[in-house]
Amino acid sequence: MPGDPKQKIVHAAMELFALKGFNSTSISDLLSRTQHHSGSLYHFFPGKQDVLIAVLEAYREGIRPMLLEPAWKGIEDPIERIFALLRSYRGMLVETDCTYGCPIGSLALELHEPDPKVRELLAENFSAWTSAVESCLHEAGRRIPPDLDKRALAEFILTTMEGGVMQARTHRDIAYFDRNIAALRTHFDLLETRAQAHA
Amino acid sequence: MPGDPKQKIVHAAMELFALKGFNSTSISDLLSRTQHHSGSLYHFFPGKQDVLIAVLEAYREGIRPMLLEPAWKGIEDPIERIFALLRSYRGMLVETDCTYGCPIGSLALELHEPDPKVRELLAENFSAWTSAVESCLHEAGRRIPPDLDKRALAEFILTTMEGGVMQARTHRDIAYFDRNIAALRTHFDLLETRAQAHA
DNA sequence: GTCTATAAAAGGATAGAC
DNA sequence: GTCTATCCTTTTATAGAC
Repeated sequence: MPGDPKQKIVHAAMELFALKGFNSTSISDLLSRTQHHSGSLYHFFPGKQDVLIAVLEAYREGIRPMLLEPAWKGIEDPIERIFALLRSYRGMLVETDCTYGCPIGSLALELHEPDPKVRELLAENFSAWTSAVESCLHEAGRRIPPDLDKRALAEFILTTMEGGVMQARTHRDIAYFDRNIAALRTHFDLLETRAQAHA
Repeated sequence: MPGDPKQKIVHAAMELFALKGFNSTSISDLLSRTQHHSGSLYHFFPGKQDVLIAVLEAYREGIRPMLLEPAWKGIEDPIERIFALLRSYRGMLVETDCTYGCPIGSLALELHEPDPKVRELLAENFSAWTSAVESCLHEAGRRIPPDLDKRALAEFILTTMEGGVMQARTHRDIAYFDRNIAALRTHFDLLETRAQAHA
C-alpha cells in the first residue's frame, strides 16, 4: 500500500535512522517528514523502540528484493556477484558524499545496550547477508579451496564492507573503501591460486 | 595529576562514551560519576561537544603508551605485534561480554553529522593506528611482497578489527571476532607464500 | 574553582475530541 | 484513525553566591 501510514512511517524511519542515527532522530522528525501527528504514530507503535523493530524487520525482509536482486542484475558469476554487492555499498557512499553507509552497521555500533529483540534483529540482518554471500562462495566451487570455511569467509567479506564504509565515512574519502575492496580482491586471487595449486 | 578535575571528567567521559555512546551519556552521568557539579564541568568545557573533543585527543595521545606498548610488551616480531594488537581488542571484548569494542569505531558510526573538528579527530585516531601497523609491515621486510601497498594493507587490518568487533558485539559471541582474525592470518600466510615464490 | 538553584528547550508519550 | 493540546521527564546550559 503506497498510502499506508504505518509503512510511510517505517519508510521515513529507515531514511532518518540511516541519516542521523536512532537517538538523533526524534519522534517529531518522523512526524514532520510523514505529515502525520503523534496520535497517528502511537496508534501503530507503542513507542519509538517499536518503530526501530519495524525498521530492522523491513531491512531483513528487503535484503533479497531491495539489495541483492538489484545488485546482481545481469551478473551470473558467483564471485563477481559478491563484488557487485560491495559495489552497491560504494554507490550509496558516493551518492551521499561518504556520509551514508550501511544502516545496519551504524545502528549496531550506535546502540550499545539494545533491547534483546533489537539486538536479535541486528544479528539476523548480518546473518542473512552473510548467508547470501556464503551461497555465492559455495557456487564458486573449485575456485576456492574446498577445505576453506565458507561461512567464515562470508563473515570476513561483511567485515571488509563494514570496515571500508567506516573508514570512508570517517575520512570522507571513497578511496578508503576502494582500497579495502582491492585488498579483498587480492585475497580472492591468492585463494584461487592456492585452489588451483591443490587441484 | 591524579586529582585534576578536568582529567577526571575526561577519563569518565572516555569510559561512558565507550559504554553507552555519546548521545546516551548525559552531563548528569558525567557529574555523578566524577562527583563534580555542573559549574565545575562548564568551567573547563564550553559544552558537551568539547568534552568529546578532549576525549578524542586523549585517545589519540594514548595510542602508543596505553594501547601499543602494553600490547607489544615482550613481542619483537613485527607481524606478531600486529596480531598482538588485535588480541588486545579481543581482551576488551571478552572482559565486557562482547559489549565494549573499539571506542573510536563506535563513535565514528554513531556520529553521523559530526562537527568538523570531531570528524577530523576520529580520522586522526584511525590514521595513527594505521600508521603504527604500517610500520610493522615495513619492518616485516621480505615476508610481505615488496610491491604490495603497505598502507592499504594496514587499513585492511583496521577494517578486520573493526568488522570483527562489530560482529562479535552484535552476536554477543567472540567467535565472530576470532574467525575474522583467522581469515586475516590466512591472508598473511598467502602473502608470505607469494613473497617467497617471487624471491 | 566549586556549589546550589534554575532557566530554557527538546523529547517521548498520553488524553480525549472528532 | 487522525487531530490538538498538553503532561512529564530529561537534558543542556547558565546565573550567581561562596
